[in-house]
Amino acid sequence: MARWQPGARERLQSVALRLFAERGFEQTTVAEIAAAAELTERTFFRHFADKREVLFAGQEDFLQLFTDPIEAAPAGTPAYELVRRALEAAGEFFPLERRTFARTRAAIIGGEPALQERELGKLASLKTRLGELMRDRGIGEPTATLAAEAGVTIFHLAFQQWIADGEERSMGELARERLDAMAALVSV
Amino acid sequence: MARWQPGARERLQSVALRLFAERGFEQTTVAEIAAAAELTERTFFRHFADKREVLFAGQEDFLQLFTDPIEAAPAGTPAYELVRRALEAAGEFFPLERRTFARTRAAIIGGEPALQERELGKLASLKTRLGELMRDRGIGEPTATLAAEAGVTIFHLAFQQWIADGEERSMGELARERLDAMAALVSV
DNA sequence: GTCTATAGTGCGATAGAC
DNA sequence: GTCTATCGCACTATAGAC
Repeated sequence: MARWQPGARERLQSVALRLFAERGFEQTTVAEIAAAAELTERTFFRHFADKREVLFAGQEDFLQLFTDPIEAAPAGTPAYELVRRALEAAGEFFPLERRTFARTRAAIIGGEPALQERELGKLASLKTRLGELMRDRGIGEPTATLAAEAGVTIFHLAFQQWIADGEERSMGELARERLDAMAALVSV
Repeated sequence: MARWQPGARERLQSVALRLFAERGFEQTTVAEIAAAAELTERTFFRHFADKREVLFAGQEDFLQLFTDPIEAAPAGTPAYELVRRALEAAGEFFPLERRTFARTRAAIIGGEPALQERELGKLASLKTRLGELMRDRGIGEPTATLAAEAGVTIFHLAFQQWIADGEERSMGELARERLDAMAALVSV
């Protein structure tokens, strides 16, 4: 018999989400999360660099969502078209079933400035990675960085609307709407 | 004779900047900053909500830099033109003399993920405020939010280039370059 | 102004899997 | 034997409560 149960990381994450939703992020201690997952505080910090990270870890596939369609595009594809393709692909990764979970998680994050900061930090690394990818494809500066910033921003705004109260449209539809609004904004 | 020296807040800020530059942010304790400013730890936290905030407090005039030109614009001015005017005004607030200070501060922030997160948070509140201002002027969604996001992003990218090693162009010039790049990006 | 809870770190011990 | 996941304990600094 194993000395410890497998899936410690996932257990910590789901327990943390539940406790944060019930009592709030600040009102939940790491010790409580660890105890509820039948682990110790020390083990929590082995898996997550800090308390906030338990809500954000494990989103590596999320990154690929953007990079895959960009890498698959033919050489010479203009920056804006790369952004459009990445958003199109990202839109398909947010089916309606995920919306309830996403709303729970967003409610926790939205109520805590420290968690909002972390979310912005994650989006910033995504922007950095996409900018590098653009430059690797021969797109110059400042266009590469700007395209990456614009793409992630449009995704984020679409996502926030997607989880807004009463919103029923799909992620893809909302992303397209914001992409069009961006084009309209600068074409005065 | 005064029981305490005036300018406690400013003293804490300049002492903190110096110590952070010398030893690094994490390697400097709040107790050390307070002692060097001849104050107590408690006084530090009376002025700043947390350790990071000492590097960011006192930027209220920075907000007005963007809002003033937008409020001064005639009714019916399109969103993109409002952004252009705000950037134009912001450009004038960064004279060459500030560049050395800005570089020191940026070096501290750039070496510490926690400080980068706080900076992104500050920029996010600026985006929120500008979005409200746009909506107050009758600009609808998602254009208002998008314009605010684009404007602050362009400002931030221009600022980062302004403090880059060897860069000698003015803030206004760099902002215009990025604004043009944004227009070029979507006009495919 | 003082006290204390909690986050987060460093290092070592332990117990299995291989 | 090596490697890895967990635990135990001592410790510091932040930040908030009193």
